Amino acid sequence: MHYLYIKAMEEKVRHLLSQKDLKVTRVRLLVLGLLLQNRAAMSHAEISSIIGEDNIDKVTLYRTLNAFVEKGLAHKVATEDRNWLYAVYEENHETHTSEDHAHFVCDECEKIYCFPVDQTSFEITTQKKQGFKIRSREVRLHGLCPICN
Amino acid sequence: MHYLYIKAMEEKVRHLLSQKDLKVTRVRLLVLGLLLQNRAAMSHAEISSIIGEDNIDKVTLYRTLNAFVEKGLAHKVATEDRNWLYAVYEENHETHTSEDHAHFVCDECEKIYCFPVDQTSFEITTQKKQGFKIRSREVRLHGLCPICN
DNA sequence: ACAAATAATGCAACTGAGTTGCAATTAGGA
DNA sequence: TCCTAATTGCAACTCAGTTGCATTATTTGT
Ligand SMILES: [Mn+2]
Ligand SMILES: [Mn+2]
Ligand SMILES: [Zn+2]
Ligand SMILES: [Zn+2]
Repeated sequence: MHYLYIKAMEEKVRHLLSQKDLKVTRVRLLVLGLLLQNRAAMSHAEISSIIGEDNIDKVTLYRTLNAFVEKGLAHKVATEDRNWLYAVYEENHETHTSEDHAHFVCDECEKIYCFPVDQTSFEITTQKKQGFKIRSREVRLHGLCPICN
Repeated sequence: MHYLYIKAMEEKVRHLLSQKDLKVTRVRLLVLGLLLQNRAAMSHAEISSIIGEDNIDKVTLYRTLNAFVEKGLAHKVATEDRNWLYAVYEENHETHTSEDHAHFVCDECEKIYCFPVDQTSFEITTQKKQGFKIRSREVRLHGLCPICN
């Protein structure tokens, strides 16, 4: 399993959890560690199969992921085929911590990556339309990820 | 019910259906007529409740909507809460016929509207990132719709 | 206008991701 | 170490969406 890896970053994960008032548990260490080491966002099914269905109850995993989202440790992205993918907010990833990011969807492997985006330059591209008041923008980029490219 | 309205645009709907090799049936006339008169995209539940659950079987409605999508008469948008909304491709709506459009999500009523977008000016805002090859962009705008504004 | 061929419909049964309730276990502070 | 509240795991449940199939409606050719 991933105990070796998790051992190495365990301190960091422990810190992230306590920082958000989440008790440090076996399940949370496993899941957050896994999310941190994965660059692409992950689904419940994916996480479940990697960690092993015998090692985490499915309900606990749902609740764990929700807890991460509620505490602002992670966020979830709804895919086109209505799956949920989870990604941690983490500065090491070339991702983000803020809301100002786009999602990159690989046409080949269908993985989703978080992506920073220049919000201000984006604003000018979408002008107001009659009656509609635009408050914020959300971008989804499609193409090929580094692995499939 | 909507028979009055549908009677008026019935010819148009019939034409759209046959054009796409779809047989003209009571259910399809009702559903396509309703989609055409609604500016915002609609969910299965919404359509079902407007037309009346006694008037259309839920399975038939699922199959009807799928048929519209497969034949290119309509497209579906997955919402953030993982519902599917359906909207016809229709030039009367200030919407679109092509793929070059954004979706506007009202923060207040949560309705989704199709929206044309200037694709070329958008391209310059998102520059390539190391390894990622961007092929297309998808925009989601959040704000207030004309009704809620 | 009629009949045959083919597609659409409606119903019942099923599927499976996600939820709820609750009792047993565990983390963390006193 | 002990206490309390949070977390976990299991079983039961929910409900949107699917599947199979017998019935019905549409289209096309005569
Ligand atoms: Mn993201
Ligand atoms: Mn649209
Ligand atoms: Zn890829
Ligand atoms: Zn609105």
